[in-house]
Amino acid sequence: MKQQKILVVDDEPDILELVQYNLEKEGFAVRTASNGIEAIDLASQWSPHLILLDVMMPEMDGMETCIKIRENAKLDDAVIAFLTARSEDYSQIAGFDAGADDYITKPIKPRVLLSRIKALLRRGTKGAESKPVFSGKTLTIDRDRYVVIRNGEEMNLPKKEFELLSLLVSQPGKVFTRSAILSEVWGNDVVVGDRTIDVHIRKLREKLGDHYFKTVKGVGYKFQEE
Amino acid sequence: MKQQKILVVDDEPDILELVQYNLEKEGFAVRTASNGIEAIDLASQWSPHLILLDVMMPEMDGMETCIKIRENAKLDDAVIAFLTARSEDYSQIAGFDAGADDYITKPIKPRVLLSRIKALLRRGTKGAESKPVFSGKTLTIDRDRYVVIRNGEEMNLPKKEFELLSLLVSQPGKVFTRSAILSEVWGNDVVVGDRTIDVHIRKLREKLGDHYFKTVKGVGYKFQEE
DNA sequence: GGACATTCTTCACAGACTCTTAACCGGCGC
DNA sequence: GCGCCGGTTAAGAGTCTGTGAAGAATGTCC
Repeated sequence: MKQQKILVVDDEPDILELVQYNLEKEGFAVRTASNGIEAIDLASQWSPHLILLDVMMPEMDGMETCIKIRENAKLDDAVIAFLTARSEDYSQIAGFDAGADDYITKPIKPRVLLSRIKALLRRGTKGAESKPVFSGKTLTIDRDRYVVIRNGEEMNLPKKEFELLSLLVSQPGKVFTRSAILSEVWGNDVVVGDRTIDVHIRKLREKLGDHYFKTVKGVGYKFQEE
Repeated sequence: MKQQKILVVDDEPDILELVQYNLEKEGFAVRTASNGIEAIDLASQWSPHLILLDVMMPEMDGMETCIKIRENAKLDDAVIAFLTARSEDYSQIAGFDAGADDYITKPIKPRVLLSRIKALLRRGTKGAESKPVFSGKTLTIDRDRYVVIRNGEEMNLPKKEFELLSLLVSQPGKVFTRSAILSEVWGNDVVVGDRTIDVHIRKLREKLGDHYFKTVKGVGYKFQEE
């Protein structure tokens, strides 16, 4: 499965380190920012699944940052959770108003943090379940059931092949560069050799038919029906 | 933004009303039909963006209706989603086969319905809308799909030729100096001989027609239509 | 826990295509 | 005629992808 990306924003390095350590140990991809401006920047580039946002920060506080992030349509799917010092009740309300999905109180207990985060991400992906299916004339991808249907016939593909196919089919005709494919299917932090993509493409060609996949030399691959 | 049109087809008035109410509340234009024949009629006149189709209907069932709708070229862009009672798995497969883009299980939960519908419509327009495209009277460059379309006919070009053409077409009539071309297409660090550009221009002239490219001696090249 | 099956990645090499080069040609203005 | 400039051509260099096989990683079943 693709690694979940979490952006942690706080002005105290100690907290960043603590949180980062605990999350990475659990297999999340973690990046950090120490103020709101950095956060917005990084968020819009990196598209994290979840953003942990300290409320109290210099420069631009969490609330404001949150609103700015919510204005970015690209980050619509991101889950935002506030980190607040205990008992600042008012901020919770304002936080939800600003578009946050949860608040987590300091001091941070790793166990609690993790379970909250996992719950949030589960909820987040459930909401995004809204795109279970890509469909073309002869090929249909059912992400819910994780099967590919070609001419009414179901077939199962290994994970990587499925994800790769899924990506290409999501925008038929569009050329995906190798680096785009890598970051979407493998994630930004995984490093794999150049030929790896080719090999998976070959498998797909073998199983589904050569004609679906067009190579654009020096650029990437695209899916085309017929 | 232009209002999105949704056609809802079901034989139960209750459902029609429920769905219509919820969709209109969100700003969609909604029409309803209570059987397949009405649906096809209305669809071909009204050209909705999305069609919600109950699978189980008297007269003509959803599957059949879907196929008929898909036969209508005018409705090619319409997104079709089935409404199915839970657990009719087989119908999902048949549904995709018939040309459906998604299925939504009953009982209908307004929140879920809305998010699914929005996702579907986003997808529907995304495919058509994303146009990093330069276009002239007879020539169109589609950077996304990495193809050149001349008089409706698609053609593939090698990378350098494509990039060069792309640059010239981006500002028709403007003369690009050789050094400008080099730095845009080749990048500043690459050093290539003088004749290289000529050769690529020549290839383009060969493939697309001499008249598109005008040489301005001592200065550079420009693209001109006819 | 071990044996087996599947999936994923790497590697080396071949082949195809693309890009660049260099040599030569022709037009034009002086 | 001479120099400057771009056009043309073909050949060689270079780049990129396809492929088969093998090894690593992961998962599955007793």
